[in-house]
Amino acid sequence: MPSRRKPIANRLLMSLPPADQSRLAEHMETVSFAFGDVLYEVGDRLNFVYFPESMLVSKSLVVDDKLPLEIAMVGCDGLVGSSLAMGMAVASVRVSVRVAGTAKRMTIEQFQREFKNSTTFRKAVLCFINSLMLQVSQTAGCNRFHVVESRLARWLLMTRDRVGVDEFTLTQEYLAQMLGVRRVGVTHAAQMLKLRKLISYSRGRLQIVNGPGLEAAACSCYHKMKQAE
Amino acid sequence: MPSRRKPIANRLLMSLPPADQSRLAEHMETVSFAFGDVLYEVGDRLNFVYFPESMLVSKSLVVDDKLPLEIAMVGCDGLVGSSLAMGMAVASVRVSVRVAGTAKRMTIEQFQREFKNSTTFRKAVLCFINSLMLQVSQTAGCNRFHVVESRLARWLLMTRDRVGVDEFTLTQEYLAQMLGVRRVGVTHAAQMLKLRKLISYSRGRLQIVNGPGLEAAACSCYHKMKQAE
DNA sequence: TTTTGTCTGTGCGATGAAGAACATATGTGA
DNA sequence: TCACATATGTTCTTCATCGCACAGACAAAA
Repeated sequence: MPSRRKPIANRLLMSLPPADQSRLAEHMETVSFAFGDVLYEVGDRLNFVYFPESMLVSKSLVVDDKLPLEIAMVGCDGLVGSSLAMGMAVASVRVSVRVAGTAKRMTIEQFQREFKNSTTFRKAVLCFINSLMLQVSQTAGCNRFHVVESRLARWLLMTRDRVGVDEFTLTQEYLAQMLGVRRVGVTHAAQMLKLRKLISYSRGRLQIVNGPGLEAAACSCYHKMKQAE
Repeated sequence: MPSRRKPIANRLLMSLPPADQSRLAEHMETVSFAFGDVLYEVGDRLNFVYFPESMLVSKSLVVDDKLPLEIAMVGCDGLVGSSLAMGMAVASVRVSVRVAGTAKRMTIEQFQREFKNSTTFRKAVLCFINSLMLQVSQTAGCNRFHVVESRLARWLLMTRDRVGVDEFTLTQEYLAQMLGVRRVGVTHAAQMLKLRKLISYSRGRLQIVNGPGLEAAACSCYHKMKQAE
């Protein structure tokens, strides 16, 4: 078992005024997901909007016959299904669970009603969409310019920041998909970080040993994305 | 002089009901920009929202000390300053003019008022933000997986589709920045396309000679982005 | 304990692009 | 018409990553 963590609430929901929160609560239910679960496949019709709590999901893009490439991660700071706010009821990217946990969910009808009627809710959602846009943009630049090792460091840190623990379940195979590189590429990058005593890992469990050191090893994108939140 | 083209209106504005259009028209003025003009630098406070007509702009990201990398292009199908709709009054990417032309502009106060009060306007803006998100995402994947030659082909086609002409002013140096590669990389890719009689160019003028052929040479991203519009 | 499947590590050669320095065109203005 | 700035083309070395094949290492199941 990983180190215990305190219950995590969805920060977007928590930022709303009490009136909104209680009204929304009536229409939401808590669901939990396991690692690897797919919330939406490309082309799926959206039926729920999810507000991750302890769960962390990955939005990824399928290009040609290649394995998917992560373009954004969404945790307790956001929501899944924001394209509904923009009038798009079909998923255009793949959304899969990266760290098991819970989320609150709401039907799309309720979401659209709230988005239309509640100014505060609308603002919160739009604000999230903005930060999502920044994350996707920055990831695009990062994938273009930075080497695997720095990107791996960034990715681990971003994950840590969202789930609040230093240790997670993930294989190099999986990491390779996230970063859009070969597994061997991850092996090398991870070895370097391990040599520098920044992380440790074995058989599907990875731990951040030296957070500040890892931050130094990460590319500038990590800091940019952090302050953009 | 490039081949004449018919006057282009902003499609986002044109899609609005007449009532909206005439009300908005009162508060807008036409401005024109030259190639290379910068509408917004990163960190600039937004003061106007622009609706490109014949103008085409490029949104680009500055990573580290590298030259900027284009993450999206916006022409008569969209607007510049959409982050205002999401409560963000500061530019987070660079917006520069890629093809000279005209645009309509509106003050941010007016934009916010309209966005708040007009459902149709709001929907149109949100719909554009959604397609912008898709464009940025797809560009991210494209930059990761595809070779320079295909990306160059895609880029030329996307430009053509937005400005409605087959010939534009641009140097290889400039193209290199857009694609985030060296100028020499563009030289090679362009030579290949020229050899295949798909394009022709000399000293800052480039022409698409064989559109369908170029479409075949472009990566799948071109088609994906086209249908996502 | 043995087997099996999964995860991680190693060693090639090939390749696309980076980085840098230099060479050749071509249009513009003096 | 000549000089200069700008645009394009060439060449060479270095490097990160790819693609592929295979080897070791460990955990859980048989």
